[in-house]
Amino acid sequence: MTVTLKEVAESAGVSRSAVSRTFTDGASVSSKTREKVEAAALALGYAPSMIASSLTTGRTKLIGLVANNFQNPVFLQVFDLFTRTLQARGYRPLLVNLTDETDPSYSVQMLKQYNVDGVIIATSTLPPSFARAFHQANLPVVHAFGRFDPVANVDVVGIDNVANGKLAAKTLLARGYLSIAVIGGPETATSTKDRIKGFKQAMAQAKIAISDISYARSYTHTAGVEAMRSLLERKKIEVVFCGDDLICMGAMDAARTAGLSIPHDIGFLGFNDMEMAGWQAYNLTTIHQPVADIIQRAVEVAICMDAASTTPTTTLYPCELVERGSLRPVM
Amino acid sequence: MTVTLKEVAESAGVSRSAVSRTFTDGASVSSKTREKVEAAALALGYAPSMIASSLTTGRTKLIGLVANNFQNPVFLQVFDLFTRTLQARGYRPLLVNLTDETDPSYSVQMLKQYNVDGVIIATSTLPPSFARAFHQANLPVVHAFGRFDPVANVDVVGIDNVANGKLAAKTLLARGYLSIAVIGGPETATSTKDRIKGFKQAMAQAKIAISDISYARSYTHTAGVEAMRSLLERKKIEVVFCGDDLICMGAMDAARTAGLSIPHDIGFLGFNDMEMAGWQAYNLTTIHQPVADIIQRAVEVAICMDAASTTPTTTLYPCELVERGSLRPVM
DNA sequence: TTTGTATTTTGGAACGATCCATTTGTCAAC
DNA sequence: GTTGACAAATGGATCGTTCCAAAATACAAA
Repeated sequence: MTVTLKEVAESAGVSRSAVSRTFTDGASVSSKTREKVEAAALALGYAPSMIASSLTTGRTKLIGLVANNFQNPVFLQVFDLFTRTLQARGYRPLLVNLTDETDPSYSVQMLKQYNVDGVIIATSTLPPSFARAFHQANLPVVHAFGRFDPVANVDVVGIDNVANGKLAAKTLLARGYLSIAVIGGPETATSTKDRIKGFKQAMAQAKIAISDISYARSYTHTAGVEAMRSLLERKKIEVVFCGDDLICMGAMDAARTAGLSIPHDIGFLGFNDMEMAGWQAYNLTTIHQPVADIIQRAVEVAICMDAASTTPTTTLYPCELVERGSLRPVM
Repeated sequence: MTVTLKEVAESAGVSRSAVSRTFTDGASVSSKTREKVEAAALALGYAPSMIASSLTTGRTKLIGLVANNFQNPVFLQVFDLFTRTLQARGYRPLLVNLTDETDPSYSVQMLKQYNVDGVIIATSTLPPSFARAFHQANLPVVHAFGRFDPVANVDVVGIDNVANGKLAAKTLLARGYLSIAVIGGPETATSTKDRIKGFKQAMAQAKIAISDISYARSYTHTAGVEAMRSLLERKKIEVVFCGDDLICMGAMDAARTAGLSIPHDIGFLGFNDMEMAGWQAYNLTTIHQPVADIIQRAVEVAICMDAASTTPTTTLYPCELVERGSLRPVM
């Protein structure tokens, strides 16, 4: 059924090794045998088996891509970029959906069974300890969109969430807002904690109290609607900083349903700068997260981590404000 | 570094085969040896190598998941469901992003090299001939969201796009719309062709001319905006049927920017019923595509296709109208 | 005890590649 | 024609499993 190297060798009248070498670049083969082999391979429709080769080489060119957020459209872009970047370098992603049902430790074992060359964890909602589990199983691991943790001993690529929380606060203060609310992402996410931490710090420095802090149940539009409805019942607010664009859009829709106009009656500041933030229906001013840079770097780190890596690196990319129409102008 | 079956066997004082059998369910092992083996495996931290095992069994429990649309948020849900469904059955998806740069035939060869147990093509924008290439390479293939083709000889799971084009037309006619425009998805997609074909048929039967037919460049919001702007310059229209929700949202935003209110000045009918269609900002009446059913079935077919399958099956699921607020009421 | 049947166990031979120590081939210089 | 140096080709061993034919064991019936 499937054509093997041995058959090609026989057909070309050379040894198995000769065939093997023609297909591994950098190996030395005379042009005469190379021609013979290539002709035979083409005729038989031969393609070297990655499975068999990885048994001896120890490399599979597979990268485990672990994610747990398949609701937030940002992640579609994330998957797009990850697959493209990996493919461009000759690697393929083995996608793992970390649902609530599946035991996280199971995914470690599973990826080990497939002998993946590395693991990329793409989520901001998992603690550093999760990445550590892969590290302990001797799997090279990068935590993209993660939080630096001195204990976890794991490579991290992402953004400085504390600094960006500050940026959010400064943005609102510069526009003269005084009654300011925050709707964070899920409370357990490290990114939420850090962003709010930075936000609080900058507000404290400006000596302005935060009117209200609440958290969305999940990174979804619905959760944003719910959080905003509840907020509107509690307080009258001038502006809301949301921990994520998607949540922010839900909040905006809830505000409009309540008859408020944006940015006249109430302002909104998002986070991430997903594509939809630019749509006319929202036209959301938000903080841009350099997703492409993060992914580029995460793949690079994941691929280049050969043996037991030395000291793990943490790469943080700067974010910047993308000004659209959901905030009043700077005073 | 990695613990092998041989080491477990030695440690447990049994043969290699005994260990192998303990880890393959359905194999007969005495409870005494099973205990010994399991204890030794646990102590050594052994996990059977999928790579090595697949070399002899010929099965990898890998399924190639090929997609080419990483812009449309519908596909995030698609990936979510595919990964969940596959994982629940003990399979893992090897994700392939079919970009314009990559040669399609290359992906066939690549998936063959990894010896995947099957391939699922998840896209409506590729011709049946693409699926055929996998079939010819002896890879079991299912085309999800595809079009039935007697020549391609490939399993298809999806919807009847012609019938749903008719449903769209009837929906608009029932509401008394007379000047009706269509903005299709990319013109080359089989789904676009079929939907428009059905739409035309139903309109012809009702003896009402279609005012305008145009096509969006891609399945994106931007393409919808562009198509709608161009349409507004050309004609005055009562209602627009869009070949996809995302395109429709772009069209709606363009209409609103032009000062039109929905559904008072202009109506919109979408296709797919993606989550965003239910958001307040759009509140889009649309035709629901049973994505979950399609995926469930596609996985089932992909997994159960053992040898050279008999006659390929085509499974089509019915769609239904989801009434929201972007059309005037039925007359 | 012997025989028969059913259940376990066993080690050697795959599976399809690469690695490596040897052998073979090529070509220039003496 | 011999030698040396280097490039290329060779086949056996190996990677970590499963498969398979044969051997061993268990246990009930004669």
